Amino acid sequence: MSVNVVIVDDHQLVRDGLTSLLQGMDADIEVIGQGGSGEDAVALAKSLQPDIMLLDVAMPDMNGIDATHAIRHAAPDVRIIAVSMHAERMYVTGMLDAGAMAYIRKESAFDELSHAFADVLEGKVYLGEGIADIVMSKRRHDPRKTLTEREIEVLRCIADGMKTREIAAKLFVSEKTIETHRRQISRKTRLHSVAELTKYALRNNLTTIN
Amino acid sequence: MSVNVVIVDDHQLVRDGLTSLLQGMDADIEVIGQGGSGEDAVALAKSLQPDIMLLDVAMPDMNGIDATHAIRHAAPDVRIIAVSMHAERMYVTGMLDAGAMAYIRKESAFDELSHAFADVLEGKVYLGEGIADIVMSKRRHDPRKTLTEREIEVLRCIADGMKTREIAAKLFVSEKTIETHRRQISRKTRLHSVAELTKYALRNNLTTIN
DNA sequence: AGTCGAATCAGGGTTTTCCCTTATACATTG
DNA sequence: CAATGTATAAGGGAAAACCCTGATTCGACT
Repeated sequence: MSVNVVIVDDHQLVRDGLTSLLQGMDADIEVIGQGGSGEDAVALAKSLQPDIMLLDVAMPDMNGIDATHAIRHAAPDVRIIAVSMHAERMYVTGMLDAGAMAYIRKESAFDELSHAFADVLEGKVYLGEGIADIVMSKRRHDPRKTLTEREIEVLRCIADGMKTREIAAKLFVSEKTIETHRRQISRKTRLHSVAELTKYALRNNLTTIN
Repeated sequence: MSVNVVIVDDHQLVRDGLTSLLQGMDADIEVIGQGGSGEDAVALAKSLQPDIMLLDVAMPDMNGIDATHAIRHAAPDVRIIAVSMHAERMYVTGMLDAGAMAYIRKESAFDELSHAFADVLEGKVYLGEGIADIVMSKRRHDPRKTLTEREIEVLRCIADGMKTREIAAKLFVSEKTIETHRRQISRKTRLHSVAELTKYALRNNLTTIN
């Protein structure tokens, strides 16, 4: 009983590297297809019905989350292992919610990949190094511990829809200072849009929904 | 029994205009003070203890909401009538939550002002033309009725933290088109920041908190 | 005394958003 | 058929946000 695998990633080299790795990992593993886009992923899942699909999260045309949704719909038996550059919470939770069975980073060691395969073939979910933390860190990631008082104050303002200039006026400091705080907040939370920061603030009761 | 009034607005002309209006409205009304900033408002409320304070919502130093909070704390008997340029829901609900007794727009007809005075002196809340609608429109303002399908789709993306370029790629249209949708959404909802749009989307289940 | 985090601010450059107008194709509806 | 609303798109300019580097002050901890 061999394990059929399809690899989808927009970089040729990454695909070839993964193929080589997998082929050498276990004689039972056979890479039966490759693709370079989200559309490829959906088409290959449907036509080849692989046991496992290695799917890059960030692709130019369709993002991994949408692709996963589409695959789950078109070929429900295909098990998806998400492979990504970044370990951003939005991507991780998005992929898992969409139905991915595992999530590992490209920087991760080789044995994470084999662990992922082993677990996923058994029907288990596998989360790579540092990924489990991120999934768990919805509420546990307390802003009151990671952010300073001032940063929380600024975050509140951001989540209330204020622009930098208004926040600066309200806190009696320069716009440059607020910009610095903004950057610091984004760096610490790994959240790089006002929308995500707003949700973060809401989850942690730093602002109200109104 | 005369009615003592303090007017706070950052524009001299507006203050004078309102003073003149009030003085001519009723012989019992006496404007006993004026101020041009949020700090003035708090100080005047405390020192003069007027019956009514006409308070501009948007001022350079302290916004009307914070000023109202401070006044409610420092001089609880002062009744506040909010006067504003914009009828934005955030401001309206913010001011009323903070303890303002009335809310009217600067564009409103003169008789709204006298209505506001009459009601507030009786201890009632007065909401000017179009304001009551806004207060009521938290959930009732159904995006599925005011926004088109496409606009809702774009709003979802905005609330998920995507930038214009990413949305354009995802929906296979030009960035200019997304910009137009964005503007249309902001115009219809009167929400002019990503943070507020995100909260709006959350209230209406267009996106999740994650 | 020295290091560190927090908060403040500046300069300078790129990217993105915001705002206004205009325009076309298409469907719906009065 | 004309008017309206929707989705699409473009051009151009102003405003805001984003990103990086570097710097100073201050207090706290070692």
